[in-house]
Amino acid sequence: MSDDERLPQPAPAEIDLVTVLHALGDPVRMRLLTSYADGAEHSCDPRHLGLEHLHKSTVSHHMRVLREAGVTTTRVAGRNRYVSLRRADLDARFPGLLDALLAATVAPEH
Amino acid sequence: MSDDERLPQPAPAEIDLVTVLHALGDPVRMRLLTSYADGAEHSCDPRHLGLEHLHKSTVSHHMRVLREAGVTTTRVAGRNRYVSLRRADLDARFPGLLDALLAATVAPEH
DNA sequence: CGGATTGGTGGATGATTGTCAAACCGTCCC
DNA sequence: GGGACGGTTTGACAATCATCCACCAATCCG
Repeated sequence: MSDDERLPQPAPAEIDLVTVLHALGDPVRMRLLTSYADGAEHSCDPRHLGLEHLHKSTVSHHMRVLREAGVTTTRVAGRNRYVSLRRADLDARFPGLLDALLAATVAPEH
Repeated sequence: MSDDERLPQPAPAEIDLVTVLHALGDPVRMRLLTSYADGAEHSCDPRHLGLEHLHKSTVSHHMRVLREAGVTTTRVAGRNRYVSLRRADLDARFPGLLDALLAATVAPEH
């Protein structure tokens, strides 16, 4: 599985904070982030992500934004793509940021 | 000075994470955030903020976005407006987020 | 092979956004 | 009163963006 290809993504040092924030400043992509928070790999099927109301090409677009911002990585295996969080890279570059973000999303008090 | 008026801003419980991230997903507004990180009040003059290249109405627009997202508060005193971070409100609602963001902006290694 | 599955590409469209310029508004002060 | 000062509002414009749709590409399987 380590010889699978990965879709283009920025090197760890190239991950830009403003770009990451811009990527996460969207409800759909924030939703994806919380789905990826378990650290597991996820397919791209909108139905597996609570995004049934969105066209698959729209979801594809959002996943590209996340990947190009350096938030996620995509492994290609056959006709499937497995998306997962770049937690180590993000934690190294922006210590505490991911934890704070994920903690904030599960405090929906209002 | 405590009887000065404040420009409209969301209540602490109404501050939305995605809205905050969207507000900070812009280089100019992120620059403003770092300027406000000292906790002090700042005037709106672009020349005091390293934004000499921007029109004052543009800066005014960015400050409005930050305020309406709940990131900053603006006190009106005579013909001056004093902008400052809503650090307590943000820390209460999104613990660790502001610290992580500000720490990340001062690690420009590459 | 041929069909089904998984997902991406490209175009179109309407909405949002960043910027500037000009006009405006309240306040301070001469 | 009448400038000058600090900032906001409005309008315009180009760029970006989120979304859908139709089509395409690669892979797997019978």
